[in-house]
Amino acid sequence: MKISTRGRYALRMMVELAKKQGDGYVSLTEIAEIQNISKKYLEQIIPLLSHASFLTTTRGFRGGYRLSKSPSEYCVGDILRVTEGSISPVSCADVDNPCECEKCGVCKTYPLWRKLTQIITDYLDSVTLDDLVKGRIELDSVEDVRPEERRSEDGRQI
Amino acid sequence: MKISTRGRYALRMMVELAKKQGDGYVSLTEIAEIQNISKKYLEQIIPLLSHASFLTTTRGFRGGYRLSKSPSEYCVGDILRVTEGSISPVSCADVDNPCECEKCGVCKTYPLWRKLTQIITDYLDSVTLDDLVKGRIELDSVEDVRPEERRSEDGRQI
DNA sequence: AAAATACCTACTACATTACTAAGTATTTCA
DNA sequence: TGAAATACTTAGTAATGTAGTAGGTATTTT
Repeated sequence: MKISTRGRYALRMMVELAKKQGDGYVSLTEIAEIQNISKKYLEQIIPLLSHASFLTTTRGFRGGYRLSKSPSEYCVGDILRVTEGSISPVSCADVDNPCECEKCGVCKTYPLWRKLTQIITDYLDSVTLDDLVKGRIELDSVEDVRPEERRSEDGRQI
Repeated sequence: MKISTRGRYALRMMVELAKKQGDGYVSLTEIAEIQNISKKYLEQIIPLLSHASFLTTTRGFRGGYRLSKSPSEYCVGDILRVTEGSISPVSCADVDNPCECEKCGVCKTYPLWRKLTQIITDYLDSVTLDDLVKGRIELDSVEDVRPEERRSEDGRQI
């Protein structure tokens, strides 16, 4: 259950462009160097973002890319949907491609996958590029405590 | 970003065993038939659950598997960790394997992945096998509304 | 005209996935 | 006691996906 480099690199490119918002066009060479990613590989990924109208481009000398909108108008979910194809960790629970399995009605795990998809989607759609650039992601401080440890505190061993 | 059949089939086996909890040992043949999954493939997956001490087994005629504990004592997160290896959608954000990338401190996307991992982990660790069998997963009714539509309601187009 | 850029298509090595095949070890039951 | 049914183990394999690389064309500025 991993997000591929396609989606992760795309997001890093978008963040880079968000940082340089207002500085005119930024070339792929520049993005690749700053982010330390193969330019050739980024050349394959960036059309996914351009074709989704996320970027405005100019070709030729001094050409490059810039965001079509302001960073606060892009949510992470949209960027990942365009590059990863789907955000749902289980295809039958994808909102866009309704379940083709005829056993959804009796499947005991289907509601779990559906709910999980919902939670992931809600979160990724709530975060914008601007949030990332401004560092507005608040982490819980006790995130490292796993349920086993929490449970053993009240004496019950699993 | 997909959970593989390994994790999904493992969960379905565990659900099946939870349903039949108290009926003695259940054979793989039976599980494979009910769940309509290749028995040969399940033979590969089930040792992951046995070796984690999730199951008690007996060999030979009339042998099979049963849960070692009561269904309410297994959380989905544990089952997926054992079969999928890690729950985090981005390896650098895995709680168990701390980030080996030296740029975590300046990476603008790291907090996002960390928070996403946290949200997924918290949810999957909060659901037990018993919840699944009893159908205790409550879905939001408006889950199909995507942010684009929500936004366009107040007149702003993206 | 040269250089720098975006844009496009094809190829490739590697890893993973989702199995299948072919056995061995153990236990029950007729 | 032997046959059948089971768990358990190891190896193989076809298809797919991942993460790139290679080599070009089209466009624009200096």
